[in-house]
Amino acid sequence: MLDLKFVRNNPEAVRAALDKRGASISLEPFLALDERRREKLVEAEKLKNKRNVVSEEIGRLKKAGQPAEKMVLEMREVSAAIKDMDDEIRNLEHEIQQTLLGIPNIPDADVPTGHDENDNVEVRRWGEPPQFNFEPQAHWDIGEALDIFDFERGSKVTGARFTFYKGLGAALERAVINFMLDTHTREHGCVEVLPPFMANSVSMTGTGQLPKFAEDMFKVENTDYYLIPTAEVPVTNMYAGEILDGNKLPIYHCAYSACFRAEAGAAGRDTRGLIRQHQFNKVELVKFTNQEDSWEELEKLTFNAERILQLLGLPYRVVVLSTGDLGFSSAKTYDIEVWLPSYNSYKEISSCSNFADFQARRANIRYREGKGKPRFVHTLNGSGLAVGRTVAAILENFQTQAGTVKIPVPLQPYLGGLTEIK
RNA sequence: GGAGAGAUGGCUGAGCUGGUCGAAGGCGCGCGACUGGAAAUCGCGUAAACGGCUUGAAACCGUUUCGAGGGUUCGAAUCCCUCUCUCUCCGCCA
Repeated sequence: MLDLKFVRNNPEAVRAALDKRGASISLEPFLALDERRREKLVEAEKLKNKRNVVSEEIGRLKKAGQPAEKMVLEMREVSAAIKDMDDEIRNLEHEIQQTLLGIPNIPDADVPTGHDENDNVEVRRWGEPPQFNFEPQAHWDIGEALDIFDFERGSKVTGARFTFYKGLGAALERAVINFMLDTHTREHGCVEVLPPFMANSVSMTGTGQLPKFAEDMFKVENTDYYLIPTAEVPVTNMYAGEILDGNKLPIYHCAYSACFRAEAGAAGRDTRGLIRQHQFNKVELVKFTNQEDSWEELEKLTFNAERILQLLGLPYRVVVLSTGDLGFSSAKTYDIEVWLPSYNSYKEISSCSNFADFQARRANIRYREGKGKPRFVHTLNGSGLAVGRTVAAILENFQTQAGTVKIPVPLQPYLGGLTEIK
């Protein structure tokens, strides 16, 4: 959420930012509402002041045993008028709030302007895509041949985009999760969190999934709970409403969770394999920083995620998202894309974003330095990494002509020393 | 699921026979005094949001906030209703 005062005082800057994103939201009605609200507020506050002063006087008179009936009658009317005004103000505030919640974050100045993902800009590459002297298989074919995935039974038991991992497939997924968590806790100073896999609507609003993106989530019937689309939601909202000690920043968390996404609008895309599931595993990195350090921390966060791919020996590239591809809440995002032979291209495996104070304002997460006033923290997060896609990348990049898969050395201890799935 | 207790400022904890209560006391924190320095002690000060004024900020003025929402009243931390959460006991359960 943007700062109301900022929007009020810099409507041109906000409009320009929204234009860059290709999000056409008219600010006129919003500004008019804001104007009206402040007028009403001044009016109501004057009346309240009168009520307070006179009520005090009534108390004094009654104590002294003097009549105050006339004042009481007058105040009765004043109170009724206040009530009406408060109702009106409340309605205006609700409208303003709803509008504000629907406005996306302002992209950072060095985010490239563009329409969509085709305008994203590559910033670096690591590793070389493998050269095969045979026809490489897609991970769904490798996995089924090795009997480590069962897509059909997943569909039978639940539906499309649900999968059973089986045998060494399940063990590999578990090994990758543990390897990622251990790397982030031991090498990157993250405190591990295992969060709830459901979160309420307030939390979903805090991180920006609601109110605009309800259709992307699964809601639990007869409750206010949603299945989390990412651990970002519970972990960021951990500190909602709190004032953190500035000395404790930055806070680094990593968290494993299952993630649930309705994938509305993705029908027909990535229908095979592990790439796009309604339920998938992810290790998430979440940071809380002060307002000065968040840009540097975004770079570090991205390196933390890349580190996993480097240790596993998976080739990847990093792109900075253009304004047209940038997520709603983000000020700047790097996508890390891993090489997938079956796609013959790089495929997103991590998305690292600085939200600046956008989420913090929604979730009311602040910090205080010394005796200073509370300020909103900056929040960042990134996948570190999507586990299913990592497993897919391992299968495809490290497959052999015989249909087996070599296990990257750092994962072997997590699989009891296993070097190859055959 | 049944019965009960509770939710107050950064923390703890009074107030809860309605009217100088934004709220005592303590702790913590900040500044100062004392000291060679420190501890202890003493003094002073310590919430936030919104709005007005202002080029901006500060100061100042006003409003709101004692879990959330609603009600009674001229006036609510205090009375009533609903909800949420926490704790205790019982039952059930991985």
